[in-house]
Amino acid sequence: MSDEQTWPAPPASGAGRAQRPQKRSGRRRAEILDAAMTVFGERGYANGSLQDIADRVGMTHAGVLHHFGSKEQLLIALLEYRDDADVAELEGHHAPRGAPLLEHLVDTAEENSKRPGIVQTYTVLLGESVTDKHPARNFFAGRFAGLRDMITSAVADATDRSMDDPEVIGAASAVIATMDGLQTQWLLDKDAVDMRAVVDLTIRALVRELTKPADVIA
Amino acid sequence: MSDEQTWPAPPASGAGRAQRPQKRSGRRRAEILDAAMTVFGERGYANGSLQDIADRVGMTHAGVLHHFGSKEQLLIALLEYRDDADVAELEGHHAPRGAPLLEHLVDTAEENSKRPGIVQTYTVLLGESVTDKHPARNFFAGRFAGLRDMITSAVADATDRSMDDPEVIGAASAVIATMDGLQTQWLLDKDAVDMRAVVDLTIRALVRELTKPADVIA
DNA sequence: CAGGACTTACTTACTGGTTTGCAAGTTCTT
DNA sequence: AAGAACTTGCAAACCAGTAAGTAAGTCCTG
Repeated sequence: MSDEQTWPAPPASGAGRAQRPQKRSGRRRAEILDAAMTVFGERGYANGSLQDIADRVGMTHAGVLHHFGSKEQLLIALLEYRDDADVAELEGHHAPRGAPLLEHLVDTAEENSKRPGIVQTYTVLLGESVTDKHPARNFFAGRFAGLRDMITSAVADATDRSMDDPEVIGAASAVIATMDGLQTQWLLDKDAVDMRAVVDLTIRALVRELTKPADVIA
Repeated sequence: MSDEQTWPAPPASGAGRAQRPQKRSGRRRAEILDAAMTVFGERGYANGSLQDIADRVGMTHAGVLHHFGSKEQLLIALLEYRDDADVAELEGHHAPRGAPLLEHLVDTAEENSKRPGIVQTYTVLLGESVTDKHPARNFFAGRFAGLRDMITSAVADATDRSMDDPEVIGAASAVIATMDGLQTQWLLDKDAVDMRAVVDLTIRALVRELTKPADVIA
């Protein structure tokens, strides 16, 4: 789906003879993307170099540029690539909407604590993305908007409240914030935080808080 | 307090005694640190250069190095500097311990939404800090440990629970995580998040969740 | 099915730029 | 007059991106 666009666009195919990328290309691109994941995770986008990435897949930095055109486009391709991978995995399990999504988020927190590499890359790039004119800014802004929407709907579902209720939207923001913030704390000290337990606790607390009626008695 | 250490250490004068800096020096150092705050906030530590910082205070990058010895030491001085400033401000208001600290955190969230610059610097550096061997790693790890301790105590106080209770510690982690995560979302889209309201909601929800007894009735 | 036409997937080599840090000299302050 | 607070100038590294060349692949035509 998101393939055609991310190719560097064939030089200038006047009367094109052969212009489909070779079979090896897809594999190679994936290798580069994987290497970029690690490098950007370990050193950040600004500080990680094309050389680092190239070394990891055994070619020159110019070779990497051949595939992605520029460092910035490589980053964008990387973000889409991971997003696709996540979505694929998500649909593999089951596509949870509504209240069950909240349980799924708890599971996600647990799974994340088994793959520090990906979590680190995500955290590092997210942090960098709030710098001025960072190429990943729009990606993350859009991602949060979408996530907030999905989770707002789930919270509304679980609490019998309206999706327009500011408290419901707020709870959705809180859930996302908790998960992201926990990842940072966890990366800095893995023994200090039990991500699954804390996400679970927070979601339960928020849902209960928004389902107040029962406590009018006392 | 944290002054002696952060000076570049006398060039190499055998047994370095405390050589007093000129009066102007303290002011200049503060100017440099302020400039570094903005530059690192706008471009990140890895991507922000000494040149950028020097331009801002009207001198050459070598002048900056004269004061701080290296870029890394400048960053460390910056972190201590801001920490001191925060503590000073905090003590100016009042030093809140125990349950009232939780209310104070809500106020802090509100105040932060009036100073995006500082929030951005904090968020960017925090994100970068989880990269391998980043100079700010220890600082943030220590900061979280301390924060977690303070807030754990506050939550224990507010809920009549033990400080050793994993749920109490978890709630403390969650509060910190929420605040940090919200800042990121807010920086990416200031209209999408009301930091004060969401922090307030989350803290109330967590405190109520840990003060369960009343709901056995229903 | 053979071979030219053309493209892809690289490499090597280079450019122009930026970076941190150091050394040595100059001016300011006390 | 001595040391602090700079500047100028420089070195060594790195970095993204471009250019040009080459081998190998793909596709069309006859």
